Amino acid sequence: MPQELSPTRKRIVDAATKLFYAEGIGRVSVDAVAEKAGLTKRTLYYHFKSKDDLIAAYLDGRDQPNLKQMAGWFDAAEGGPDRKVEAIFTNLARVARHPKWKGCGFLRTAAELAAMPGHPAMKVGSRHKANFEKWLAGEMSGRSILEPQTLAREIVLLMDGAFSIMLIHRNPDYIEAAGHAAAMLVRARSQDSA
Amino acid sequence: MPQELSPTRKRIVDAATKLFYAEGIGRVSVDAVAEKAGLTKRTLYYHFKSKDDLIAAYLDGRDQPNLKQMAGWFDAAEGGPDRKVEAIFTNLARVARHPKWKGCGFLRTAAELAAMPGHPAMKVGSRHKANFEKWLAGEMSGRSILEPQTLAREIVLLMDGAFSIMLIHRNPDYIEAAGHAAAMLVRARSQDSA
DNA sequence: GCTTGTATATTCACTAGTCGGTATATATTG
DNA sequence: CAATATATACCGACTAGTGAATATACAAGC
Repeated sequence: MPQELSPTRKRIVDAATKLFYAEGIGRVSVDAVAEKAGLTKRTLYYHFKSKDDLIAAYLDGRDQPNLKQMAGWFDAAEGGPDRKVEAIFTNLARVARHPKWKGCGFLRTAAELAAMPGHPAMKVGSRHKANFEKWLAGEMSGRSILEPQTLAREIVLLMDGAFSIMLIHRNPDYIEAAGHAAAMLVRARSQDSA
Repeated sequence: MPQELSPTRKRIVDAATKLFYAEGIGRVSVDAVAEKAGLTKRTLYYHFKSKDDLIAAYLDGRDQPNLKQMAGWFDAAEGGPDRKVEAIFTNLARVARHPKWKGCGFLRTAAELAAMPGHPAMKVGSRHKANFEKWLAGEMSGRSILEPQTLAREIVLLMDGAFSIMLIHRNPDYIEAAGHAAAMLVRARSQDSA
């Protein structure tokens, strides 16, 4: 599904990514994206048939890097699966302290497009979140954990809750609290603990 | 903090509430709110000094009704605190099935205003979420539960995660899953269960 | 090695409409 | 008269998207 990226197309998506994430898709004009990419709006419309398509391309471009980031934190952490899961949250809390952090681009886009459930970007976002949940369930099921799918879904709920609440309170403690709760749920389903 | 509501002011806020929740604050023009309220834009600007203020008034008007809704579901449920907490989620899953349901207005507004942390509506939203967490902690601490504040925060995380994920997948199962996880966390901290 | 043809890629200038906000005038009411 | 509340009409800036011309690259024909 990820389109082939001509150099120009990549420049446009890169510019859109910076602006859409920083300001929100609704507050960024196509003109602004074109200017940031260093080309005219007409050229942008040669490569994308509409702003909606550009939004979808923006999210599509974040799918794999995002998953790799999470998997990297998970893999790098020492200890059992509870510690590895908690490490994801700890790292999220760290990056969330940066002033440029503005939450999860997928969730914020979904919030802006809530009235348009069939929007192409919504499908991309839904697939991304499903991919993450699936990856997490796979990691859990490889580590002697009961009900790995249920657990993965609960961890996803805590993580997306942390993203959302952090946006409203701007307090990383919520991400840490989510991490502790997630680790607790992992331990509750670890067969070794019985 | 809730402003006195003249009849005209109330009509404006009612119209804004319907439109902002249905479409998102960024996609609704002040003209549209005025038309829905049955008056001119100039009159609207007589009662509100800016659109930003109107957005804040919209959220402020949802604070108490929202809390009462949650408390009503909690109080009406039979059984222990785990069942009462889970009842909130069950009721949320029910209303979320309605096609007009578009998630949590506070979270969606926060997502749209992520680049403006000092926006007046952000403060209203933050206070609302804090009120809910505080109420929940109070209910928990009155029922022989360990670490009621921590538990309340975890439940809030699961609930806001459910709101967000539901918007992206449009699948109420996530809300039910969050409810089960919340009930499990309540039981894990119930002193009676020891 | 030229020239011509063709597809790709880009630009300028523009449309028709919307945005938040306001200047000014006028009712209504005590 | 004075305060409150409403309406008409408008502003400059910005919006997504497009028409028409043009530049660039590269291949085929001679």
